[in-house]
Amino acid sequence: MTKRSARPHPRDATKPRTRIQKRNRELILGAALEVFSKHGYRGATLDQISSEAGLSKPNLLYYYPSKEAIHRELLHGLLDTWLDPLKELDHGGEPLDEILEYVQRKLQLARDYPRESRIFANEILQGAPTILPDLEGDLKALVDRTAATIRRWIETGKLAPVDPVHLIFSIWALTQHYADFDIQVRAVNGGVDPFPGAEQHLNTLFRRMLTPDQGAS
Amino acid sequence: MTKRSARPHPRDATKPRTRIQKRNRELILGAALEVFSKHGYRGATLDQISSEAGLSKPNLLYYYPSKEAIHRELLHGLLDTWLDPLKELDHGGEPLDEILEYVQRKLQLARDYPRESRIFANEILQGAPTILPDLEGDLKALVDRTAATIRRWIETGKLAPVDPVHLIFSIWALTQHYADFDIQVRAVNGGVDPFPGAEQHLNTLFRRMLTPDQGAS
DNA sequence: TCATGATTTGACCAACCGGTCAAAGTCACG
DNA sequence: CGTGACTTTGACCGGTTGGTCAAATCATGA
Repeated sequence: MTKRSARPHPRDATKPRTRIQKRNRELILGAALEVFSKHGYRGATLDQISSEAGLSKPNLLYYYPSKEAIHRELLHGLLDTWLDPLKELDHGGEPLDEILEYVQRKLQLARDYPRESRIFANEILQGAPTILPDLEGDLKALVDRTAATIRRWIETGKLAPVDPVHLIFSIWALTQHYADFDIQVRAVNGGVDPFPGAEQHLNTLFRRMLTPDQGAS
Repeated sequence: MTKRSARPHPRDATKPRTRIQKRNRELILGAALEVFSKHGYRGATLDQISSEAGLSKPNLLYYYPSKEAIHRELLHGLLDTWLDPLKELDHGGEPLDEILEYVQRKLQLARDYPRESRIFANEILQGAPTILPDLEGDLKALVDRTAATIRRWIETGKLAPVDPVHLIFSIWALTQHYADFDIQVRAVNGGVDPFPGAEQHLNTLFRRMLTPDQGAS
């Protein structure tokens, strides 16, 4: 009848209690970001992550119950960061400017956080085994909301008619391409940093696509 | 001094000698395509591939010396298929039509061969460990050639001015997105097949982007 | 039919990998 | 300074995986 007591992991999987827990969890997630982004989920090993974090392997498993748990928490944190630029879109702003600014925000995210982008890409490529529910839930809701706004913008004639959902896909595809396929892009680009060119290219691309015809009544 | 003889693999890694070799190599590559595309290189196992191919594991390794060798040969075969649409571009044709047709060919490839696309995406994501030389060689050469033609088209005023290389990146990004991120696309799209919409969307997108201004002198 | 090379496989192995455990060390606070 | 909870780790384990090997089977043509 003594307490089953002292499960190997800190009291709860939820919020960190002590200073040490906070520090080490951050250390682990940082290391996991590096290793998962470089080798993918399957290619990454707990030894690599623990070594990168400066902790022992059993110590990792003291803070997280399994490799999968680390991956899951990392991914959920990422999703928020990744959706932020779309949430910041001002539904009452000037249509063309709002979209062009969104494109630039997303491109900067791809440039500044390529590891996050690659982990996300890897997850989707594998069929989104851990975040499919979030895609079908939060993400779809956010896209539906944004699409409705874009549709309204088109109706008022401030934007050329395009399929709003495919427009959003296009923005994602074009911006993430520079992060996820970085090696290919640089190989073809002769090793030159593609981002300055991309910034200007995407700006003119979307401006031409979305500027309504002048001749309309 | 007897011959070192009877290395476990068929005479050469080059061309198949017998009917059986041809059949089994194709069987293996087909199975590898299925398994690698579903689980990635690291996540795929020889057992899965051999089972999918209907052969025993040692039999696999009779035809290919290692897992990596299978992957390498598969990847090289894919690259050709993948570059074909760009090679078919008629440098003497009508600029806008040629590019729009190229977009459609690439999109159909993404729809009809998503497994090939995903294997390719996975390879690039991991830093192109096996085909980087091909990217820097054949692919870059092909892109440079195409970019030169596009530049000429722009100079003759048949195409709006855009950066040719980034234009090619855009085509790749937009078309492959529908294959590689299929799950995400469908999740957001409410499970609806996105390809019909994509076909029309990309057509209007590139037409608007590339049609030269009418008012030009 | 028989010999020879091509093909196939069951048994096996060493390395790796995710995860466990008991014991030892450390921290904070009364 | 003691004590109970928190943290850390060396040693270990069972399952998986890429790959090997010797022996068996098959195909072919002289």
